[in-house]
Amino acid sequence: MLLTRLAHVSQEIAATSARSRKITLLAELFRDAEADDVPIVIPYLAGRLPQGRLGIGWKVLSHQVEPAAEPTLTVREVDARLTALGKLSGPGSQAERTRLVGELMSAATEHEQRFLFGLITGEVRQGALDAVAMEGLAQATEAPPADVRRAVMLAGSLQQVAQALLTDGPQSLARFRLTVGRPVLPMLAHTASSVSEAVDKLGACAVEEKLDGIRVQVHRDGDSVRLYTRTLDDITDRLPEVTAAALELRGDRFILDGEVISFDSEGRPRSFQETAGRVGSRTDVAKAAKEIPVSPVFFDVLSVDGRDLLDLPFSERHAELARLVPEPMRVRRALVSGSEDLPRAEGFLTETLGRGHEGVVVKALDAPYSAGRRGASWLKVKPVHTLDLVVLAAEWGHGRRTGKLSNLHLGARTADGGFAMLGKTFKGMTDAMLTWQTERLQQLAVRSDDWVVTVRPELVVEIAYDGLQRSTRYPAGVTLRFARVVRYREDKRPEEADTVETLLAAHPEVRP
DNA sequence: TTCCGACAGTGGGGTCGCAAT
DNA sequence: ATTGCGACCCCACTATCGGAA
Repeated sequence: MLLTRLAHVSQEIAATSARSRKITLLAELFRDAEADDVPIVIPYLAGRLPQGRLGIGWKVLSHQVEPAAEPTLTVREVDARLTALGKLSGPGSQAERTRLVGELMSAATEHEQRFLFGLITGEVRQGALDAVAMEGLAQATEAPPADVRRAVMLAGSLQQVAQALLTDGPQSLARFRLTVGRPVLPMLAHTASSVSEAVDKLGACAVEEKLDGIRVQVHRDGDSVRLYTRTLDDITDRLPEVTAAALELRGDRFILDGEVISFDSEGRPRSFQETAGRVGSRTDVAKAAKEIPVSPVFFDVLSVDGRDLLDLPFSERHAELARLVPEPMRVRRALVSGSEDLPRAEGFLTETLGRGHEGVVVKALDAPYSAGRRGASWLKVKPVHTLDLVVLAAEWGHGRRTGKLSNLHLGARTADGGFAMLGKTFKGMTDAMLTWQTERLQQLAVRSDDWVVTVRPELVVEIAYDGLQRSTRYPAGVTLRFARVVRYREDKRPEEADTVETLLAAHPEVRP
């Protein structure tokens, strides 16, 4: 199949807002794909490369190349070139990569270049990714969408399921069963603003501590243990102590879901930055493990001794978990019968925060494990802080925010009467706010280029955030975690904004 | 008819590893 | 030795579509 066909379909998908129409367009294309094209066409139209990331980003792609006049590239040829390019390493590889990208781009028409650019940077912006492609695949093969979805979650990959479906038909879906050693997309949580809101929604529930570490899925089959992240990357080699812990459990075959986190000598959780740095270390694992040892803490079990537990209610899965995993390696929890039991839930949150953890996750006791979904039966609750900060500058947005000032630079007052930038945010604004701030900030502009508009520091904005973290980038030595706009405070003057001093005082555990 | 679940989009900061400088 | 880039951890929030209630 020619690449130009994909580029055109992608453009057509982007041009329609109706999801049903996007699905139909995808289905038509998938039906026409030859067997050998399937493993390429499906991920491409889901906005991803089959080989994952290539080590090519916006920088390399921004070198403009004269486009070809006629579309001649086939998807298989593109795939072969990208595969070769992704394998490069060592001295000179960056230059060679850039050269090969240029060669590929010069064989592509302007239209194809745009499609390839989006594909390689992971920003196709066609309003359809995995979930919509999955629906298109179901329509193309006349398989029940729910069955396709389940197979994809269990395979951890749309591509494998697509290949099976298009070659062997809907009955091939039965092949995709929960298997020890093959990672499953993990269940995710929604956010609730308070414990009472969460308990009201869920009724009988477990309130569990939320640890600020790295999600891990542990597979053990006899002596073999594999560890996977939330996106199913294999991190077994980086965490030998987690493997050792899994081998000590009194079970032979299982899949566990939990969090990896580092505790200090007093048993307090280390900061997310420290845990994440440790989990990210690959070059000298032994040294890293000695300096910052991590522990797994589990909260769910998906499989035991060949039994698939996904569809069991959480209460029964937890009973299995308790049989397999001793207490200190399990997340702390409180059982709550419902709204009348709220004080217990709130007390548990207070205790958990006191132990230095992030918050809690409230889980319905009767819910199955919804792999790959942000199920409404898990609700996380974290304390939210707010500050009144001053807008120092704003950056022009992209995509649907083109032409709008979007990303705000936020400053807190300093002792000398100036402002120290604490970070940026683009979150929390409605379209109306974007329109308003674009107008207002341009009135306050003192300097402006293609990227950023610097303004007089006069506009006060209320910012919600999850906490402070250390920063080498910003002048105060700290930055806000997950900052988002709550509202503009036109009733406040910049002299009334919060100071760096009060911010640091509010978070004594974080030192610049 | 209204409500709500699921998706996609829009990017944030930090850290590590690797290649280039 | 330092710098820049890309990958991958963590993530909040809004708009929109379309099925559920």
